[in-house]
Amino acid sequence: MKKSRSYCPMNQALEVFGDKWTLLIIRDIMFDGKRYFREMLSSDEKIASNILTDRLNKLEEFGILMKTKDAHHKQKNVYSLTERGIDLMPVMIEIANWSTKHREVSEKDRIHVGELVAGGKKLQDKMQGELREELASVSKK
Amino acid sequence: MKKSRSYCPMNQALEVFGDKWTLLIIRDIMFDGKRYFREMLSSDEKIASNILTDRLNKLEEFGILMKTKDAHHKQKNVYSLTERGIDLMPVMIEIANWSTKHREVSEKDRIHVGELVAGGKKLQDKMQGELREELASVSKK
DNA sequence: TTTGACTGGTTGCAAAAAACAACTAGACAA
DNA sequence: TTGTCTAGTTGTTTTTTGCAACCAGTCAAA
Repeated sequence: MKKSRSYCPMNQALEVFGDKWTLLIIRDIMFDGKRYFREMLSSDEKIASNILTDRLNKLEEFGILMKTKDAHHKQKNVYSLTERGIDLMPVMIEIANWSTKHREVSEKDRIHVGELVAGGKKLQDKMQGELREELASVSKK
Repeated sequence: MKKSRSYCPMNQALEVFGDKWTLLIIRDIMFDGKRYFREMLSSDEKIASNILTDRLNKLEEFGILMKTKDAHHKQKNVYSLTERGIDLMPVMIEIANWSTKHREVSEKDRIHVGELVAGGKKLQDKMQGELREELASVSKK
């Protein structure tokens, strides 16, 4: 593993997701229910397949997601968030909330984020719970 | 201004701070009291001066910080967070909190983040209030 | 009034990362 | 066995980053 620039928490986080794509991939899995390579490839931002491959591998190395084989289609991989990834939800929501206040976002997303924030800790716990259940079900192969 | 890849809140945020340096600069101003170019240049992560120049300019364009002349030293610029930048504090704290749980961080920073999280909304409001006061004092030139 | 350190940068070049398009081998369903 | 879908790979171009040297204006002290 490469040596860190510093052991400041902010820098440690940026070494994981300090780029233009990583958090979009996590968003796809966390909020948009995407689980397969091709699904993520076809998001609005049009990530290139080599970049997607690279980031999925790095996220797996960092322990943020795990890759398992699909039960029904041998070639298909299922990407699931680990506990470490699920724990990024508060970060994701705060970022989204800031953007709806200070950046230009689509009306659909503004509403979506509004509901998420309005739902508070209770809704967040529920969503994290669902992701944890999913994680448990892929973990026990 | 360049056209956005998408109007998803996450993407809109990443177009502002989706890189390895921007949030470190904001950290320096928000939590470490740095206000001058040379101070930021000498942070632990050793940012290059051309990158720092570039990011400070972009952050000013995005309305996240403002540049004013120092009252006592004509050549010195004072960089202050605007409301939009101060509003990033919850994002910064959530990221730092995640890092202390899941990444290797220095003991000093672990304690610092612990206090910040323990202080809750009350402490955060106080810190944001102080930054707002500072903003007001540089705004009325 | 000259010296030397400090100010916010700029410039030029090399290296790394990202973007883009074309391509591939294995799996599956009809 | 044909065509489509799967997760990628490969090669090339473009963009971004990293690094070191440099610069002119400012200021304080001698």
